[in-house]
Amino acid sequence: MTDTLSRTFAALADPTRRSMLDRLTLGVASVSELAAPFSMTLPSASRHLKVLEEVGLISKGRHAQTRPCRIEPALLQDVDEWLKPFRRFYAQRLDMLSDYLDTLNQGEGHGFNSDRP
Amino acid sequence: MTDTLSRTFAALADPTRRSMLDRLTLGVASVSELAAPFSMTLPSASRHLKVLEEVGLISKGRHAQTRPCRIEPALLQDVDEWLKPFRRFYAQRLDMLSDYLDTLNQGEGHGFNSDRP
DNA sequence: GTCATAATTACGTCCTTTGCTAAGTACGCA
DNA sequence: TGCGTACTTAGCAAAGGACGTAATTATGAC
Repeated sequence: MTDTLSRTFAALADPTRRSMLDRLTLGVASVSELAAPFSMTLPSASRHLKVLEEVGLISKGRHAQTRPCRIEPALLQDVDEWLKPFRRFYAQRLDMLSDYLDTLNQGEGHGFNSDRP
Repeated sequence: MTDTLSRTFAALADPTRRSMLDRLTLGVASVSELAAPFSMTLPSASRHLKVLEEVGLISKGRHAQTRPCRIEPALLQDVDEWLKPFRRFYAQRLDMLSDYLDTLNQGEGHGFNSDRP
Protein backbone atom coordinates (compact mmCIF):
# COMPACT_ATOMS: atom_id res chain seq x y z
CA MET A 1 0.00 0.00 0.00
CA THR A 2 2.75 2.46 -0.88
CA ASP A 3 1.39 4.04 -4.05
CA THR A 4 -0.13 7.49 -3.99
CA LEU A 5 -3.64 6.47 -4.96
CA SER A 6 -3.76 3.82 -2.22
CA ARG A 7 -2.59 6.29 0.39
CA THR A 8 -5.11 8.83 -0.90
CA PHE A 9 -8.02 6.39 -0.64
CA ALA A 10 -6.82 5.30 2.81
CA ALA A 11 -6.76 8.94 3.94
CA LEU A 12 -10.31 9.40 2.64
CA ALA A 13 -11.52 6.22 4.39
CA ASP A 14 -12.19 8.10 7.60
CA PRO A 15 -15.32 10.20 8.22
CA THR A 16 -13.44 12.70 10.40
CA ARG A 17 -10.91 13.40 7.66
CA ARG A 18 -13.58 13.65 4.96
CA SER A 19 -15.54 16.03 7.14
CA MET A 20 -12.43 18.16 7.59
CA LEU A 21 -11.99 18.31 3.83
CA ASP A 22 -15.65 19.29 3.47
CA ARG A 23 -15.07 22.13 5.89
CA LEU A 24 -12.05 23.27 3.91
CA THR A 25 -14.17 23.77 0.79
CA LEU A 26 -15.49 26.84 2.64
CA GLY A 27 -11.99 28.25 2.97
CA VAL A 28 -8.80 28.12 5.01
CA ALA A 29 -9.14 27.01 8.64
CA SER A 30 -6.82 26.43 11.57
CA VAL A 31 -6.25 23.08 13.27
CA SER A 32 -8.40 24.09 16.24
CA GLU A 33 -11.22 25.26 13.99
CA LEU A 34 -11.11 22.01 12.08
CA ALA A 35 -11.00 19.98 15.29
CA ALA A 36 -13.87 21.84 17.02
CA PRO A 37 -16.83 19.89 15.54
CA PHE A 38 -15.49 16.56 16.81
CA SER A 39 -15.64 14.99 20.23
CA MET A 40 -12.08 13.70 20.05
CA THR A 41 -9.08 15.35 21.69
CA LEU A 42 -7.01 17.94 19.86
CA PRO A 43 -3.99 15.64 19.41
CA SER A 44 -6.20 13.09 17.68
CA ALA A 45 -7.68 15.69 15.37
CA SER A 46 -4.21 17.07 14.70
CA ARG A 47 -3.03 13.61 13.72
CA HIS A 48 -5.88 13.31 11.24
CA LEU A 49 -4.76 16.57 9.67
CA LYS A 50 -1.21 15.30 9.61
CA VAL A 51 -2.38 12.25 7.66
CA LEU A 52 -4.13 14.53 5.16
CA GLU A 53 -1.03 16.69 4.89
CA GLU A 54 1.44 13.82 4.51
CA VAL A 55 -0.53 12.23 1.69
CA GLY A 56 -0.87 15.64 0.04
CA LEU A 57 -4.60 16.32 0.32
CA ILE A 58 -4.04 19.52 2.29
CA SER A 59 -1.18 21.89 3.02
CA LYS A 60 -0.49 23.91 6.14
CA GLY A 61 0.86 27.43 6.42
CA ARG A 62 1.87 29.46 9.40
CA HIS A 63 0.21 32.52 10.88
CA ALA A 64 1.23 33.42 14.42
CA GLN A 65 0.59 30.28 16.48
CA THR A 66 -1.97 28.88 14.08
CA ARG A 67 -1.41 26.54 11.15
CA PRO A 68 -3.93 27.57 8.48
CA CYS A 69 -4.91 24.53 6.38
CA ARG A 70 -6.05 24.57 2.78
CA ILE A 71 -7.13 21.97 0.26
CA GLU A 72 -4.62 20.67 -2.27
CA PRO A 73 -6.85 19.46 -5.10
CA ALA A 74 -4.35 17.46 -7.18
CA LEU A 75 -5.00 14.11 -5.47
CA LEU A 76 -8.75 14.53 -5.56
CA GLN A 77 -8.37 15.06 -9.26
CA ASP A 78 -6.37 11.82 -9.42
CA VAL A 79 -9.30 10.04 -7.77
CA ASP A 80 -11.61 11.64 -10.30
CA GLU A 81 -9.38 10.41 -13.12
CA TRP A 82 -9.30 6.92 -11.63
CA LEU A 83 -13.09 6.87 -11.65
CA LYS A 84 -13.30 7.70 -15.34
CA PRO A 85 -13.28 4.12 -16.72
CA PHE A 86 -16.12 3.23 -14.35
CA ARG A 87 -18.40 6.10 -15.27
CA ARG A 88 -19.99 4.27 -18.16
CA PHE A 89 -21.47 1.82 -15.61
CA TYR A 90 -23.61 4.50 -14.02
CA ALA A 91 -23.48 7.33 -16.54
CA GLN A 92 -27.22 7.39 -17.14
CA ARG A 93 -27.72 8.31 -13.50
CA LEU A 94 -25.13 11.09 -13.38
CA ASP A 95 -26.65 14.48 -14.02
CA MET A 96 -23.45 16.30 -14.78
CA LEU A 97 -21.98 13.79 -17.17
CA SER A 98 -24.96 12.15 -18.80
CA ASP A 99 -25.12 14.31 -21.90
CA TYR A 100 -21.39 14.15 -22.43
CA LEU A 101 -21.26 10.38 -22.08
CA ASP A 102 -24.29 9.87 -24.27
CA THR A 103 -22.49 11.81 -26.96
CA LEU A 104 -19.36 9.74 -26.44
CA ASN A 105 -21.22 6.44 -26.61
CA GLN A 106 -23.14 7.35 -29.76
CA GLY A 107 -20.37 8.88 -31.78
CA GLU A 108 -16.78 8.28 -30.91
CA GLY A 109 -16.77 4.50 -30.59
CA HIS A 110 -13.93 4.58 -28.16
CA GLY A 111 -13.74 0.82 -27.92
CA PHE A 112 -16.68 -0.09 -25.77
CA ASN A 113 -20.29 -0.98 -26.44
CA SER A 114 -22.86 1.28 -24.91
CA ASP A 115 -25.15 -1.68 -24.28
CA ARG A 116 -22.74 -3.48 -22.02
CA PRO A 117 -23.49 -3.31 -18.28
CA MET B 1 -15.46 3.73 10.36
CA THR B 2 -18.84 2.09 9.91
CA ASP B 3 -20.41 4.29 7.26
CA THR B 4 -20.70 3.11 3.68
CA LEU B 5 -18.45 5.75 2.15
CA SER B 6 -15.65 5.01 4.62
CA ARG B 7 -15.86 1.29 3.94
CA THR B 8 -15.90 2.00 0.21
CA PHE B 9 -12.77 4.16 0.37
CA ALA B 10 -11.07 1.58 2.59
CA ALA B 11 -11.86 -1.14 0.04
CA LEU B 12 -10.39 1.04 -2.71
CA ALA B 13 -7.24 1.75 -0.68
CA ASP B 14 -5.56 -1.40 -1.94
CA PRO B 15 -3.87 -1.71 -5.35
CA THR B 16 -4.82 -5.38 -5.70
CA ARG B 17 -8.50 -4.62 -5.23
CA ARG B 18 -8.41 -1.60 -7.54
CA SER B 19 -6.68 -3.71 -10.16
CA MET B 20 -9.39 -6.34 -9.83
CA LEU B 21 -12.03 -3.68 -10.38
CA ASP B 22 -10.13 -2.45 -13.43
CA ARG B 23 -10.19 -5.96 -14.81
CA LEU B 24 -13.93 -6.19 -14.21
CA THR B 25 -14.56 -3.20 -16.47
CA LEU B 26 -13.77 -5.63 -19.30
CA GLY B 27 -16.57 -7.94 -18.20
CA VAL B 28 -17.45 -10.71 -15.79
CA ALA B 29 -14.57 -12.84 -14.45
CA SER B 30 -14.18 -15.74 -12.06
CA VAL B 31 -12.22 -15.65 -8.80
CA SER B 32 -9.34 -17.61 -10.36
CA GLU B 33 -9.21 -15.31 -13.36
CA LEU B 34 -9.13 -12.27 -11.14
CA ALA B 35 -6.46 -13.80 -8.93
CA ALA B 36 -4.17 -14.90 -11.76
CA PRO B 37 -2.24 -11.65 -12.33
CA PHE B 38 -1.08 -11.49 -8.70
CA SER B 39 1.72 -13.28 -6.93
CA MET B 40 -0.35 -13.91 -3.82
CA THR B 41 -2.08 -17.17 -2.98
CA LEU B 42 -5.64 -17.88 -4.08
CA PRO B 43 -7.06 -17.60 -0.55
CA SER B 44 -5.57 -14.12 -0.22
CA ALA B 45 -7.00 -13.02 -3.55
CA SER B 46 -10.35 -14.55 -2.63
CA ARG B 47 -10.32 -12.54 0.56
CA HIS B 48 -9.78 -9.32 -1.41
CA LEU B 49 -12.80 -10.18 -3.52
CA LYS B 50 -14.76 -10.89 -0.37
CA VAL B 51 -13.92 -7.40 0.89
CA LEU B 52 -15.14 -5.92 -2.40
CA GLU B 53 -18.31 -8.01 -2.22
CA GLU B 54 -19.07 -7.23 1.43
CA VAL B 55 -18.82 -3.51 0.91
CA GLY B 56 -20.93 -3.80 -2.23
CA LEU B 57 -18.48 -2.88 -4.98
CA ILE B 58 -18.93 -6.22 -6.73
CA SER B 59 -21.40 -9.09 -6.67
CA LYS B 60 -20.79 -12.78 -7.21
CA GLY B 61 -22.98 -15.24 -9.06
CA ARG B 62 -22.75 -18.99 -9.42
CA HIS B 63 -21.95 -20.99 -12.52
CA ALA B 64 -20.91 -24.59 -11.94
CA GLN B 65 -17.94 -24.36 -9.57
CA THR B 66 -17.04 -20.81 -10.52
CA ARG B 67 -18.21 -17.60 -8.89
CA PRO B 68 -18.50 -15.04 -11.71
CA CYS B 69 -17.86 -11.53 -10.37
CA ARG B 70 -19.26 -8.33 -11.75
CA ILE B 71 -19.01 -4.66 -10.87
CA GLU B 72 -21.77 -3.04 -8.82
CA PRO B 73 -21.46 0.61 -9.78
CA ALA B 74 -23.66 2.24 -7.12
CA LEU B 75 -20.86 2.84 -4.62
CA LEU B 76 -18.48 4.18 -7.25
CA GLN B 77 -21.21 6.62 -8.12
CA ASP B 78 -21.41 7.58 -4.45
CA VAL B 79 -17.68 8.34 -4.56
CA ASP B 80 -18.27 10.41 -7.66
CA GLU B 81 -21.04 12.31 -5.91
CA TRP B 82 -18.81 12.89 -2.90
CA LEU B 83 -16.19 14.44 -5.17
CA LYS B 84 -18.64 16.96 -6.63
CA PRO B 85 -18.09 19.79 -4.12
CA PHE B 86 -14.34 19.54 -4.72
CA ARG B 87 -14.45 19.73 -8.49
CA ARG B 88 -14.37 23.51 -8.55
CA PHE B 89 -10.85 23.35 -7.10
CA TYR B 90 -9.48 21.63 -10.17
CA ALA B 91 -12.19 22.14 -12.76
CA GLN B 92 -9.98 24.01 -15.20
CA ARG B 93 -7.83 20.91 -15.52
CA LEU B 94 -10.65 18.42 -16.05
CA ASP B 95 -11.33 17.70 -19.71
CA MET B 96 -14.71 16.09 -19.23
CA LEU B 97 -16.21 18.75 -17.04
CA SER B 98 -14.55 21.91 -18.20
CA ASP B 99 -17.29 22.97 -20.56
CA TYR B 100 -20.03 22.33 -18.06
CA LEU B 101 -18.22 24.10 -15.27
CA ASP B 102 -17.31 27.05 -17.45
CA THR B 103 -21.00 27.47 -18.11
CA LEU B 104 -21.74 27.13 -14.41
CA ASN B 105 -19.16 29.73 -13.46
CA GLN B 106 -20.57 32.21 -15.92
CA GLY B 107 -23.73 32.42 -13.87
CA GLU B 108 -26.16 29.70 -14.96
CA GLY B 109 -28.08 28.09 -12.14
CA HIS B 110 -27.71 24.41 -12.88
CA GLY B 111 -29.04 23.84 -16.34
CA PHE B 112 -27.11 21.82 -18.85
CA ASN B 113 -26.30 23.55 -22.10
CA SER B 114 -27.90 21.20 -24.59
CA ASP B 115 -26.54 22.83 -27.75
CA ARG B 116 -23.02 22.05 -26.73
CA PRO B 117 -20.81 19.90 -28.99
C1' DG C 1 12.20 36.78 30.76
C1' DT C 2 7.34 34.93 31.89
C1' DC C 3 3.10 33.37 30.63
C1' DA C 4 -0.84 31.83 27.69
C1' DT C 5 -2.32 29.88 23.35
C1' DA C 6 -1.80 26.72 19.30
C1' DA C 7 -0.22 22.71 17.83
C1' DT C 8 2.76 18.59 17.79
C1' DT C 9 5.27 14.53 19.60
C1' DA C 10 5.80 10.47 22.67
C1' DC C 11 4.03 6.47 24.41
C1' DG C 12 0.77 2.82 25.52
C1' DT C 13 -3.34 0.13 24.27
C1' DC C 14 -6.75 -1.94 21.51
C1' DC C 15 -8.47 -3.44 17.22
C1' DT C 16 -8.25 -4.36 12.25
C1' DT C 17 -5.99 -5.83 8.12
C1' DT C 18 -3.02 -8.73 5.33
C1' DG C 19 -0.44 -12.38 4.29
C1' DC C 20 0.52 -17.45 4.77
C1' DT C 21 -0.58 -22.79 5.21
C1' DA C 22 -3.83 -26.30 5.96
C1' DA C 23 -8.29 -27.96 5.99
C1' DG C 24 -13.11 -27.82 4.44
C1' DT C 25 -17.19 -27.14 1.21
C1' DA C 26 -19.72 -27.15 -3.30
C1' DC C 27 -20.28 -28.65 -7.77
C1' DG C 28 -19.91 -31.54 -12.21
C1' DC C 29 -18.64 -35.77 -14.21
C1' DA C 30 -17.57 -40.62 -14.96
C1' DT D 1 -20.16 -43.10 -5.47
C1' DG D 2 -15.74 -41.40 -5.83
C1' DC D 3 -12.65 -37.83 -7.95
C1' DG D 4 -10.98 -33.33 -9.56
C1' DT D 5 -11.75 -28.41 -9.88
C1' DA D 6 -13.12 -23.96 -7.80
C1' DC D 7 -13.42 -21.59 -4.05
C1' DT D 8 -13.87 -20.53 1.08
C1' DT D 9 -12.88 -20.91 6.00
C1' DA D 10 -9.81 -21.45 10.04
C1' DG D 11 -5.99 -20.27 12.57
C1' DC D 12 -1.78 -17.69 13.24
C1' DA D 13 1.84 -13.97 13.10
C1' DA D 14 3.28 -9.36 11.53
C1' DA D 15 2.08 -4.74 10.60
C1' DG D 16 -0.64 -0.66 10.81
C1' DG D 17 -4.29 2.58 12.46
C1' DA D 18 -6.84 5.30 15.94
C1' DC D 19 -7.59 6.79 20.34
C1' DG D 20 -6.27 8.88 24.94
C1' DT D 21 -3.05 11.18 28.44
C1' DA D 22 1.06 13.52 29.29
C1' DA D 23 4.88 16.07 27.87
C1' DT D 24 7.03 19.27 24.45
C1' DT D 25 7.77 22.92 20.91
C1' DA D 26 6.64 27.43 18.82
C1' DT D 27 4.83 31.88 18.75
C1' DG D 28 2.99 36.33 20.51
C1' DA D 29 1.69 39.44 24.47
C1' DC D 30 3.13 41.58 28.57
